[in-house]
Amino acid sequence: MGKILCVAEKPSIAKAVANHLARAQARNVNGVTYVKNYVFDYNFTRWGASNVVFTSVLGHIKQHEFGPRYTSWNSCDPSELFDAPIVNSVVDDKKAIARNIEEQARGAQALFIWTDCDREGEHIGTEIRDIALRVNPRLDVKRARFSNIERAHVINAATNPVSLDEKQANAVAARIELDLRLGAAFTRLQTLALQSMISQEHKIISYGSCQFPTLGFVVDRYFRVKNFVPETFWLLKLMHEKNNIKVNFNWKRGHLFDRMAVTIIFERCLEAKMARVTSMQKKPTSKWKPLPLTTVELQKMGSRFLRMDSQRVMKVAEDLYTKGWISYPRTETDQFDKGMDLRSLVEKQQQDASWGAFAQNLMNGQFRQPRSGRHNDQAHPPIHPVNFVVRAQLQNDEERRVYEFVVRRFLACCSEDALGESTNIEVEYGGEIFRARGLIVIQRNYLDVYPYDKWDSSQQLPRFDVGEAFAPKEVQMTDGNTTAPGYLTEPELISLMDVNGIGTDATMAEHIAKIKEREYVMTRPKGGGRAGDDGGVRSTTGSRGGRGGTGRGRGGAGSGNAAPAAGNSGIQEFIPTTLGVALIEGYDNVGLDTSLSKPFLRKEMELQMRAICAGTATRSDVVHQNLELYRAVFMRTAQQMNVLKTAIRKYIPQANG
DNA sequence: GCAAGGTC
Repeated sequence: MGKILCVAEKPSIAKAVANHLARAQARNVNGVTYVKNYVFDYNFTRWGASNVVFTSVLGHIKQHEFGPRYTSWNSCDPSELFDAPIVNSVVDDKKAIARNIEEQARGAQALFIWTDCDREGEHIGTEIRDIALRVNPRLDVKRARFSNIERAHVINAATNPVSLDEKQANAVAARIELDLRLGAAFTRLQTLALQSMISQEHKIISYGSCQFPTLGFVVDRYFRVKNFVPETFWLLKLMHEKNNIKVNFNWKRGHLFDRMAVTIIFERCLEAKMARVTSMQKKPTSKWKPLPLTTVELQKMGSRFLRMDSQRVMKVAEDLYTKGWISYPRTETDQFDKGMDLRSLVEKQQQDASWGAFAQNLMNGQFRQPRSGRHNDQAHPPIHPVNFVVRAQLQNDEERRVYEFVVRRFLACCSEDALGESTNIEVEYGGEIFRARGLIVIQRNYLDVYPYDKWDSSQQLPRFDVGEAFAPKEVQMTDGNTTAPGYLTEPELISLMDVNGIGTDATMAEHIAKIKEREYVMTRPKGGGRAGDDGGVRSTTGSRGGRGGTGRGRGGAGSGNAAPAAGNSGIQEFIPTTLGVALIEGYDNVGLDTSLSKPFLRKEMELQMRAICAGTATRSDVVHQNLELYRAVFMRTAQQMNVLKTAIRKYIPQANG
């Protein structure tokens, strides 16, 4: 029998797949803690009956560094890093893993790669292939195409091997090279030129294609808060009492910024005296159950409801995953595969003291197939509980909170939308339309297991009939002011990063932590302070019209960003430090077409990576084109370093130099 | 002493 070497991206996949294919024996690998070799026999369609060794790596194996002549910061001008040779080598603590692959590849007939089916997975696949081919050039190299680790799906993937997608791997290679060259060049440039101004210690002033846009979002919001100018608006309110129930009607126009116009309308209403019901509609309504859980959503909910920042939530989720309680926590997928046996997962939760009864109801006929979102990373299912664990068995309260959230979210996905009845009443009064809305929740359904959503009945509205006329009990003209938006919160920051393609689900939390570590931003509990004691930034001017926003543009009052609650929510808000503001403003003032603080560059990069995958661009096209673009930005920045220094002096008056 | 991306 021939020997087939299978290699997955991580130990959990190797274990799961091996056990689906056969009763595999686990063998330890010398010098590696997590990686195991699973040994078994299997009859492949392509290779026939074979001895199989199923092992894995741990993500990327290779690292990319500048050659030794360039590693010292004073060895060269940072601009040379645009062309300096890059050396690839096996990461030190992955040497034993590489050795294992070499040993197993020597006697093998084929290499069957089982890395995740995403771009990075494709690139990791080529790393594995290169290591294996060096010791055994005659290997038949194939990869498995799979999007979850359900048995039937895995067996199908084993039966239909495909080729590695060189294009996807090339797209990643381009990203790696550009991130390294640009990150290192700009970081050295900034640090060497500005470090002595802000600190005596050797602090790094780093640039990264994800760090800077992340900082840019924080600074952008900061200036919107600072430059906010409240505007006064006027509106009409109508109140009527019927059957001893007070009904408040809202003006269909919302509010206007023109006092005279509102006054005229108001007088017209008063003259009309009588209001007339033009429409009274009762209709069934529903509140949709949540979508299956993705990483980004987990991180947002963590900040909002679990009192943990995104990095903490991910750490806890990873622990729960390694212990076997929840599925893989890094996923973009918000749809469950049709073939997945969700009922058996619900069944396991029946024994819980808090949500067990709800799970039982689902088992007794209330189960509904989850909604499907529009994302699928083709590698992992949505985050869900895989096993039941009693609370006492979990390490600490954080683990309990995250596990509970994952379970409740999952059970909510498997139940029915909440149902209610909405009532809309419209009245015409002096030519204007006023509306009252009521809601009665009829069946809470998923809400019973998912307290993170709120949907409550309003007061019962009295009965009105179309055509009915009444003299309103009260009509008022009032005014109000638009309110400033709040500082950026973590869930908002994560959303911005997500929609702008800054970082991946697995790395967004790291970028946020990084800009804190670099002291570009700081956090504090939301509502913890008023303007004036807002931490880092001491002085600002109103000169940033482009970034500023006024209430009118954003929809004015009631824009949802009203003053924060009393600071007991546990939500953190992000405020840039003087250094963070100075860097962003400094770069903006350098007068580049392509500001480094804006997310466009990263977006552009994503598009170019897709072009490589689609075959409409090549790796070297993309690398060279970007290097030329950024080389110009770099040269201009170096020339205009005084502009950056001026910005630093402006915000950090005590700066040296 | 630099980046971002995997994963433990």
